[in-house]
Formats: sequence, structure tokens, C-alpha cells
Amino acid sequence: MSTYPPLNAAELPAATISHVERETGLSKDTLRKWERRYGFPNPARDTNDERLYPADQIERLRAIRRLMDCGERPGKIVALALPELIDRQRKVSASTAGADEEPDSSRAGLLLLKSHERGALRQWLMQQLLELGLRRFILEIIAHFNVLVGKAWIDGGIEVFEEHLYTEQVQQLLQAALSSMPPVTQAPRVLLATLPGEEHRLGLLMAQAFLGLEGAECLSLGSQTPVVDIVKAARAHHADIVGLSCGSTLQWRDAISQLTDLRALLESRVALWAGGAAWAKAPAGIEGITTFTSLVQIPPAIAEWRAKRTR
Amino acid sequence: MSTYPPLNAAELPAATISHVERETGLSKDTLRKWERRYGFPNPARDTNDERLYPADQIERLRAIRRLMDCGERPGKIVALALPELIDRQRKVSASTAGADEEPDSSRAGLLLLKSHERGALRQWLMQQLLELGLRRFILEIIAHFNVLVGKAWIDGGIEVFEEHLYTEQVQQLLQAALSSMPPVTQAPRVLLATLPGEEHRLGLLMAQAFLGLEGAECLSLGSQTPVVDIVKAARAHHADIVGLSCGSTLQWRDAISQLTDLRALLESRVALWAGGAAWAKAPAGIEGITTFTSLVQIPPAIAEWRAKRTR
DNA sequence: TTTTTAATTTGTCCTAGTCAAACATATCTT
DNA sequence: AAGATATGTTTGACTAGGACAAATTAAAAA
Repeated sequence: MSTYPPLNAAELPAATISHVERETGLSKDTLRKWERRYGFPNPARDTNDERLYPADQIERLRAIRRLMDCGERPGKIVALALPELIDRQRKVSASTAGADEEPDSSRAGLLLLKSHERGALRQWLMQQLLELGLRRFILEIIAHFNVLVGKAWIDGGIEVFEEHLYTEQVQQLLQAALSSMPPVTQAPRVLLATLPGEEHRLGLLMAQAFLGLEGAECLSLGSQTPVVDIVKAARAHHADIVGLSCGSTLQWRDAISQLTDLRALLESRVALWAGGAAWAKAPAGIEGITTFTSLVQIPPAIAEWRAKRTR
Repeated sequence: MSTYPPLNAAELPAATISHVERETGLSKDTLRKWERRYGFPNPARDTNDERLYPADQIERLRAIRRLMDCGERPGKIVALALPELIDRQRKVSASTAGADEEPDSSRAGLLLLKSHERGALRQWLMQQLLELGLRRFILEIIAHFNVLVGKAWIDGGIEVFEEHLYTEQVQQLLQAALSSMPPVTQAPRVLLATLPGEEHRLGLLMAQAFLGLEGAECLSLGSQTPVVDIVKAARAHHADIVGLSCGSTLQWRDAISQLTDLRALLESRVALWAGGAAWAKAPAGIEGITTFTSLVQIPPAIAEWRAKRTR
């Protein structure tokens, strides 16, 4: 499949600390602390005593980052070498899946994605969409696909660019489907957004599709909207519900603090809904905020909202 | 128009330094340095001696940031009070426009956007698209609209959420238009992406549309793809051209360093094209990189590429 | 006027240390 | 044994103050 030579670590230029911050998502402070505490990373220095990270260390840092996103703690893994890290990644992704079924259809899609054949994946997705309809397509294909891709992402079974390509395809498809939906002007009016720090739009789009199917009026601010501006938008457009999509990138710790601020600023008649993977393992509910761990919870929630409203 | 009460600065919670970093885009280091050098910002401290920024200072920082994006230097403006800042914003946005014509059509769109009437803007955009066709729509409506919105954004004449809403609408429209274009498999094969730090997808979409109109095969990685992964994708998909969209968020200083790395890693047969507002004021061209300041440069560039190829 | 040189501005990086909150473990109670 | 509570450890964000290169402006020379 891959006839092209793999990217050799040695030929890559060494990177500065801000470079590494960008590529790994680990803050400069964290990188320096780890160096001191665990002896890794162990960057060279340039003439000006500034850190220069060799490419293989960045690779290792990326692997560490992935494991941490799965709940591993730095102290246990930062000092590990790459092979051991990969080993552990395997274990984690296996245990995460559990005895979970593997829908053949999604698996087929993954193969298409990895085949690097332009058009193949897109065509397959379109076909599935036509065959199943929007609701089932999202629930049965995209949702499953997302966990598959996520799992592969953890154990390094998928390249970053493959994940980007996939996301881009699906977004295009969903957005096309959305814009072909008849514009509704029915209550409730939902304002959708993502908080600063969370860049993934896919969850937002899926939610928008689901809300649209329920006949709710959607207004999307896109990703990374500051809290203050969400509030202003909600006022200007008289939103009934503000919906946030919180991926796992954003730690729910961070999310909660922002959500609390938001709740305080929002008029009390406006409901605050927060969905996404971040809430699967979040501890308790917060006063005045409804959390969603799955898209299927949306339709009943809408129904309930309407029931309350008519009373 | 705005019957809702304005957001009072006093009722907003004070923010931590990372909060401010997120909301203003100014790094923590910069915020601390300014405090020391210019006496502003001047945050309170909590029990643990950590900075707490009141909301009005954040507002001021945002204004400063906007001015700096227009080329003003910190030393001249950081110490200024909000009214003086706004004054200067007016001047700058006026001089930027110069004797530029103001196309009535785009101006009408701006009014629709600010009217907060859901559907109005969308409908107007769709109508324009149908009437003008994709190419003229992008060139005459979207491009003009972008500078209008950009200008309003500078002098605070537009809210952040309004800008988000606008961007979201246009993206939806463009993406729908793209997915209804017949899939081409004609040379050159272009890989599109945005570097880490640049989150704006709109420029990317416009480029994709233009390339598609020229019959080139496009493959988009979306925004914020690390350099290494762009290289891997180019290899895997045998791209002929790698196209990057560099907005003004990303300083061209930063962009150039990343582009140089990218150029070094890419096979020499692969062309590297970089477009966007960032290059309008960039000094010199870089070896092996073609820069674009306008979309209209794309078609001739494609023609030239093909001419070279057939030889 | 243009070019070269010196001064200033500015943001990023450095060290080294403090501390609250999150997590893990052991101890006590019912 | 399960549940609550206290104690200990881990961790990342934050602080201060300084060094320095790159970018910009101002001054001097051609």
C-alpha cells in the first residue's frame, strides 16, 4: 500500500519549544517541568541555550499525549520508551473497545480511508447517506466511524492526515445535507457553538442535523466562540437554548469553569445544553446545565422542552 | 434595533491570565511584560497572588489587539484609554479603506447581518449565488464582504458573534456548492490545508472552489494540520501542489518559518503555493514558494503549471 | 535621495520556585 | 464489606525577573 518511503526522523529539523507546543498540545510550562521531573524530554540546546527538540522525541511526546487523553497519568508513562508506549497504547485501545461489536460497514469505510483512494470514501459515504437517510446515517455510520477512528488514533493505527481527511469529507457531506433541509422557524430556537479551546466542528454539525430533524431552528456560531460573545448572540437572536459541543480535547475541568460562567451570564429562561464525549466520564451534573452523552438524547429533550413550554 | 440591555462590564466575573490569553490572543508572557513595561494591564490579585483581570481591561486589550493587527505598535497604544483607542480605530479603518468603492450589494448584506434576522442573510446569499454563478459570487460578493466585515471588525462596528455567524453561513453555502460540483480527477492534484495557528477555513474553501472551477482535483485537510502531516499526506496522495491558506491571524513571520520547513521536507517536484491576506504586506518571496494575494491569480497559475507539465 | 549604521522596541525564552486542585491510598466508621 | 474521611503524592498553571535576537525606527553617511 505504502510505496513511498517513510518519513525518517533524522532528516527532520529540530524544533523549538513553541513548535513542540503546537504539535503536541503540551504547554511550554509542562514541557519544561517534565524535563526537570522525569528527565524527558531531553532536548539539545542551540547557541543561545534554547531548547531544540529532535524529531523522535516529538514522536514520543505525541504518543504520551494520546495515552494521557485516555486517562493515563504522566508520572507512569513519560519516562517510557517508544516501544513500551506503543505497547500500552495497544492495551488501552483494546480495553476501551471491550467486547464491543465491530460493525462491518464502518470497518469497510476505514479501509477505504486508509487506501488513500480519493473519491472512494466520499462515494461510499454518499451512498450510505442515501440508503439510510440522515438520521440513521449519523447514528449508525458516523457515530461508529468516529469511535473507530478515535480508537485507531489512540494506538497510532491512523495518521493525523487521514483523520483530517476523514473529518473534512464528513463535514462536507453533512453540511450539504443540512443546507438542503427546508429552513424551519419553529420553536425552540437553538444557538450552537463550541467554546474556545475546542476546535472540532463535527459534533456541532451532527447536533445541528439532529435538531433540524426535530424541526428546531438552529443557528450555529461555529467553533471557538468566547463566552461573552455567546451571551451576546443569545440575546440578540432570542435563543431558547444554547447548545455547546465539548469534545475530549477540552478537559471537562476547563469546560465546566467556562460553562458555569456562561450559565451565570445567560438569562435564566434560556436553557443550557452541553453535549459530547467530554461528559461520558464527567462526575456530577451542574446546576442549570443539561449534559448529553449521546445524540439520541436530543429528540426526547426537545419533546420535553416543548411540553414544558405549552403548559 | 438592540432592545436588549448591553452587557455590563461590572457584572462579568474577573478572569485569570489564561482566560485572557484565550480571549485576546495575547500570550501570557506578553501580558506580564506589558504590565511591567507600560503599566497596563493592571490586574487585581487573588489570595494566591495570581492575576485577576477585570472585564473592562479585557475589553481594552481586545481593542489594542485589533489595532496591532493593523500594524500599530504596542508602545504607542497600550497605555491609551478606551476612548482614545476607539478614536484611533476609526482613523485606521477609514484610511485602510481609502477611496475604495463600496459596492452597494455587499453593504446591503452587512445590514442584513446586523439586523439579526435569521434566514434573511442566508436567503440573500443564496440568491446572489444563483444569479452570479460561483466564480462571480466569490469574487464580487464574498471577497468584498470579507473586507467589509474585516473593516467593521477593526473599528468594533461588528460583534464577534456576528462575524462568526456570517462566516458560518458562507461556509455552509460554499461547501454545499462544492459538493454539488462534479468530482474531477484531472491534473494537477492539489492538497489544501491550513497551518497550525490558523483556524480560518473560509479562505481554504474559496480556494477550493476556484481550483475546482479550473478542473483541478482538490483534497482538503482542513485547518490546523501540522507540517509533518501535510508532508505525509502529500506523499500518500501523490499531490502535485500543496496549497496553504494563511490568514492574518498567523503573523507571516511565523508562517514563513513553517513554510520553509515544509518546503525542505516536500519532494522538489511538488509545488508549494501559499495564499491569503498574510502576503499582502509580506516583504520578499521565498525560494520555491509561490505566494498569492488574490484568488484571481489562481487560474493563470494553474494554466502555467499545465503548460509546464506538457512540455 | 538612498544606503548604512546605531539605537530602540518587543516578544519569546530562560531559571527556579510556590501552590491549589486532582488523584491515590490508607484509616476509621457503620 | 461498603462508605466516608483523612493523609499523602502528583501535577500543571502561575509567579518573578532577567537575557537576547529579531524587527523596527531613527540617525548618520554616502
